[in-house]
Amino acid sequence: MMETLRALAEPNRFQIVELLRNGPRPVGDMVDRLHLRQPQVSKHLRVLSAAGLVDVRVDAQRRIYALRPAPLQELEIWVERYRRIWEQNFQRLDALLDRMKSSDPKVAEPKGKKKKYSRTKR
Amino acid sequence: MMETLRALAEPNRFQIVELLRNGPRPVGDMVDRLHLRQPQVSKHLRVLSAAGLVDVRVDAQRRIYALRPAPLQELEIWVERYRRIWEQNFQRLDALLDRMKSSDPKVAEPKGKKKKYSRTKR
DNA sequence: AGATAATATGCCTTGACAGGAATATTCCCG
DNA sequence: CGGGAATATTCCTGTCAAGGCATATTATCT
Repeated sequence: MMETLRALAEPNRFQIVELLRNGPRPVGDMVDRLHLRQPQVSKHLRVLSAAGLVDVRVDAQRRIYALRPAPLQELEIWVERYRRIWEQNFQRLDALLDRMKSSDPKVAEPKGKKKKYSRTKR
Repeated sequence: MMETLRALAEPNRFQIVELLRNGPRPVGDMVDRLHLRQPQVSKHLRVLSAAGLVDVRVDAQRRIYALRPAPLQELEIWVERYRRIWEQNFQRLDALLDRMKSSDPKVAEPKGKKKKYSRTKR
């Protein structure tokens, strides 16, 4: 998961992934389309491969790279866990939790509009 | 999008986001839970804020940080565009595209199992 | 006002990483 | 076998970003 994000966070690598969304491609094809030098593309593909994002198939001197769905599936599953954040707005729950995690013995909010601090050590 | 990925790719920032999934929190709370020094947490929050991933609410001396759904929604939309990759396995389509984008005039596969190169310049 | 809590900022150092260029490797073909 | 195509690897260099530490800032309370 972290490795997936690290790999995708690089703009050129991101572009490579976007390219591969349309199907497998040899290295030279990506070089031409992305205006990158061949060694850099190979290096980026190395990183993507290490992250499990792509797969290689040898075809004569060419290497055909293809997307591997697994990491993207994981990413989707991860981001879906955040859906409730925007589906149910939890502003009420927010204030509740705020009071619950406060170490202040006075749990009920006094009439003063400000709360106490919670941290003790620094 | 790129900025979102860059922000999430850092492990500590990722952890902060994970924490904030349970609701807004002040800085000190994250410092305690994540075993990070306060300045680094503030700096990471600065990056997350610049990426639009978090929002600040001032509460006395404390700053309460909360997740902003928008970037994560975008991320979900992006990753969903990859779903067809694993929903319909396009191995057949693959080979077809391979032949289509080949600059080789002979589109039909000869009996030899290997294709020609496509790149001409380097 | 002074003390202190909570957080932000600035400066410095170090490590990781991307790009450039040259070279190595592997494979096909005549 | 020699040549050339396609790709990988190596070495070098510069840049950027994260951590550490000290300090600044802001707000609160007595």
